[in-house]
Amino acid sequence: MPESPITPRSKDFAQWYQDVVLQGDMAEPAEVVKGCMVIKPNGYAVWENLQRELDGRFKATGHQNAYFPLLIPQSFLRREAEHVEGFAPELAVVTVAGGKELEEPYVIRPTSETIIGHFFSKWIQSWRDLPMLLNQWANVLRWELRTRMFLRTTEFLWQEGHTAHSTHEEALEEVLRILDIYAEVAEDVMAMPVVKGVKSQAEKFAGALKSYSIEAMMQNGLALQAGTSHDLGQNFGKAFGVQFQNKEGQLEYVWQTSWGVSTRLIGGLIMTHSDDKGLVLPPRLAPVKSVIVPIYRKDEERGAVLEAAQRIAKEVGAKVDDREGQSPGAKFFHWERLGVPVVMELGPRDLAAGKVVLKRRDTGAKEPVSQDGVAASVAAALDAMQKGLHAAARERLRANTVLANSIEEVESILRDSSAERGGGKFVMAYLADDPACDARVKEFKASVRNHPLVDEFDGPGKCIVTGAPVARRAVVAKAY
RNA sequence: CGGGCCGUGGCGCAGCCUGGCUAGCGCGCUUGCUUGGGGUGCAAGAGGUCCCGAGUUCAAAUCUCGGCGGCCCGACCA
Repeated sequence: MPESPITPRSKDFAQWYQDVVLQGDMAEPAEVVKGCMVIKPNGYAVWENLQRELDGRFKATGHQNAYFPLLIPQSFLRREAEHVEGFAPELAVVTVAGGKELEEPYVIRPTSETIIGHFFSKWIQSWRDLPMLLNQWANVLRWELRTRMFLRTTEFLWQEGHTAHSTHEEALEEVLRILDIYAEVAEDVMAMPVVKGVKSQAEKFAGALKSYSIEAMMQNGLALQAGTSHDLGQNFGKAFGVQFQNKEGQLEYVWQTSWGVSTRLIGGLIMTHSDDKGLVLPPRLAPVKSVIVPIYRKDEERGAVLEAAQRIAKEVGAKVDDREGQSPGAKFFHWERLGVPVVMELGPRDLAAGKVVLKRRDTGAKEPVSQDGVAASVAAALDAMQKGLHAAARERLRANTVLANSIEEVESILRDSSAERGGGKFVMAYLADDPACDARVKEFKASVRNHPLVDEFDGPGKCIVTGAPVARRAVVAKAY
């Protein structure tokens, strides 16, 4: 990949990304298992914070968590024709268990629509059973040809929501409600701007009527699908015989949805904010929000400084880096690499002045603040950083989106990879949802990411559009 | 699965072409002293199936063949 003109990286972006993941102590390749990775405590803590944000929103909208088996009878996948066709190439299949060849192999779930469809058929009889709103936090496995840490690993962690409704309208409401939740978490929590939209027919989930996605732009201008929400129609309802008796006593098939986000979000987070010095974590997701590095020379200084550091740390909820035998400089670099939003310096000079020096990870700006009210200063800095990261990322998205008036102009822009034209850009144009369009941009290794539901430059709004008209705005970009 | 690069203490690498000393270096780690406002310095130390297998040879990290694994670029995909 040629170095993108819109990123200041000195190194190749892929290499840079790898370095940040490793140096930020987020994860490492599993080595012993092809295409898998080990998520280390730093990375997992970010995932836990994301889980908490998402799960709270799911609960608040009436969803309940449940758990379904890892192994799925192979025949289940065959029940939905498009679904099996879409997933067959990347399935891992268990054929031997207990030392014997199995009569019917199991597949390790690549996603759980089929087994959940099976149970929906047992659990749903009446309109009174609907809507059924379930979510599962789980691992899934897809034998991808090419893997990249966090962005595409063979095994990954995710949440998958599965719901059943009595009408298509209600199902579609659910699909868009979830898409809004995803966008809200991406924007407000991750500080990662996204474009909400409907996928083209060529790009939709195998077995869905329509798929909706949030698409983010990484620092090199490549798109990243950060979450999907699917309108499954009655496809799985019919495949698994999920029927209910309506108020009129008629048997009907349910309308289903499914939706998910994965540990891929962490990859997106890194590629959105981090810099050459290492990880940059938005305050709302940072496991450690602030650290105090005490500075002292003599023993009597040491006592006074540490005492003050502990006091301030308690007040602001910071961590004190009181490791002996490490110079302050080494500690600054350490926390910088790990992406801690605010690092405070506290030495004899500050002590004498009643101050403490605050340093923000994103801007690198140092500011001495009074020890009285330091909690408020830190909170303000964290808040400013959260907003600053979001604003910077949103501006990058805006600045690197170009408009085109026709598919021909889209092609012309993609052909020209200069910074002003197609180099690391989102290209917006009115396009028909036609596989021919997908095929044409694919010539340039780009794809129709989605057809936006709201005007990207109006900021995050609620999804209001249902159904795709013949020609509508589309985002075309190269993607991970 | 195609093309390219690679596999040597925890990490990053040199050595391989042209086979031969006790397999080196940097970082990290341990111990002690020192230092401390952006990667202190010194000293001593621990740590190795040179990816695996077969072959050639008196002798293989090095040469040959086969495998496995990783990264980057493609195709596939969250």
